[in-house]
Amino acid sequence: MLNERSLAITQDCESCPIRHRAVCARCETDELLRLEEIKYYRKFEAGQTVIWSGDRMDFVGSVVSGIATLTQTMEDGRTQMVGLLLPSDFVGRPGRSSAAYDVVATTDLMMCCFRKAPFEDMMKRTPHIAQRLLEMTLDELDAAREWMLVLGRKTAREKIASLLSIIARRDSSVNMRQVTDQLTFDLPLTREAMADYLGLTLETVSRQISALRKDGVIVLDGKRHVTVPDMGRLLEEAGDDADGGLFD
Amino acid sequence: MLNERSLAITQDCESCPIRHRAVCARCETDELLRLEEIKYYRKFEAGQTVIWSGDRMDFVGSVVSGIATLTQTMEDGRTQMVGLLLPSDFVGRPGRSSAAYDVVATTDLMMCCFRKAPFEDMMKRTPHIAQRLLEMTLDELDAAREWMLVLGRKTAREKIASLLSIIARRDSSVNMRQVTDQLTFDLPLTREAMADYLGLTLETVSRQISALRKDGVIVLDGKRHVTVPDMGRLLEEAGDDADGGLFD
DNA sequence: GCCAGGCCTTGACCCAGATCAACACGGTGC
DNA sequence: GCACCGTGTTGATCTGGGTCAAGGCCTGGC
Repeated sequence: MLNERSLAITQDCESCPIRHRAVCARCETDELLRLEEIKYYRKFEAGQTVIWSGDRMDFVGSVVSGIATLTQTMEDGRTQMVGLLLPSDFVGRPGRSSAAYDVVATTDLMMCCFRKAPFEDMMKRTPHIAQRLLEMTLDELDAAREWMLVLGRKTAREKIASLLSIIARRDSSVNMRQVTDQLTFDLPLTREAMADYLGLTLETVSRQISALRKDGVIVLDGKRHVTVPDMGRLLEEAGDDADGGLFD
Repeated sequence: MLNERSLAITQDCESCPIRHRAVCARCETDELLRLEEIKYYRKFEAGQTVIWSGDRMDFVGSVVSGIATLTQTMEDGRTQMVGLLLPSDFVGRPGRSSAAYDVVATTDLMMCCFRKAPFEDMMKRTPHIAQRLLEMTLDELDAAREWMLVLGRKTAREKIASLLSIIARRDSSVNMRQVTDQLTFDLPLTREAMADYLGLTLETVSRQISALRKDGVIVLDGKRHVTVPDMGRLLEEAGDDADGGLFD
């Protein structure tokens, strides 16, 4: 059993891959230096639980690389994913001592962590951090509300198309492609995890993916590798208007 | 057609009913005085639309009294409520120029508004406002995520029980009752609005309310007046654990 | 008083998606 | 090589909630 906590690599913030999107995005050089003093890295393997709902949470942090999920579980085992954490996303809530959701690493995961007390202290003295956190939280709130429409009103096929378009969109924003381009990506989630996100069963997920493939909306290479020949078509299937909120 | 915008009543912030819960909650007296200079009241009648999704939004503000809803609509008319705005809740997003959702007054509504530019300006200079807004946004994010579980995984009966317990809880927090007490409240929403909130049809809402009444979980007096004889029972029906998140 | 229009309830029927079940396809360990 | 296990697919059947339809109960207008 290896100690997951301490890692010698103390990376330079300036060259960090999430430097301009994470909670530190607006920090000046001197502010970054002070963050560097209190930060540490934690590494999790695919499948590992980062934190259980209800546990004491003595740190907050940013996803540097990899993907994690935020899920809620009822006593009888029904689970609902309530967030997908991608690089630069923030984990934890300043001012709260216990975790509200289970956080699970879906792929190998690297996190940049701060102990809660020093971070809260730093937040008070550094408006740039609080400003950025507000902005990120407002974005997450929008994403959660968009997802409420998906969960409450969309059909299974539309739900799958919505999920695929979100994953594709993230990919396209990273790679600066045009909407019209054909694009290709790997699904970072199992069928079961997709079902938990979409409020479906894994069988329905599988069937609807097969259906979208038969109808030519997507092309599958293996189970996880997806090509979207026509993004507009996928967005139509998702029930979104043509631009799918890409330009806001 | 009366001019809804201007009202002579410039109320004193110190005696405002939402003084200690709204976005101004942490402000000191001098900060309040500066807010008073830029605020104005707007009144809306039940059923009136406060703002349409996509419209230019040149103000932000707080609900002072009454109830409003935040809804999203698909092109084919399917709608999903994504938020319920109660007194002290904040409307609008600093840094965004157009509304993301339809905001509709469910009851007569009084709002305390600020033009966006002066408010944003004030926010930069007043950390107390930004801090409070962050806190409120984090709370809303939690509420949205709790609602994702309701929408994605709960049965129709559980959804109704969840909605009733949320409304009851708000009431009890206002009136400082015990959980075990019997409590009574009026439903502020039509069956249709409840359906839009819960991702159901209005017929299903009606049937499930009738079922809960037959089973003695609630007592109805007219269509809207509800008594909950045993709050614990209602929370069980909602699929929550016994405390229903009342103590966090 | 009577009618019209909201709002709500209830019944009959149907279908999308859940459930149950069998099997297929790599890896990985022995 | 083979057994095993996690992951995914597909079929058969069931059912919760949607859809369509009829009617009840207020409230407000004339």
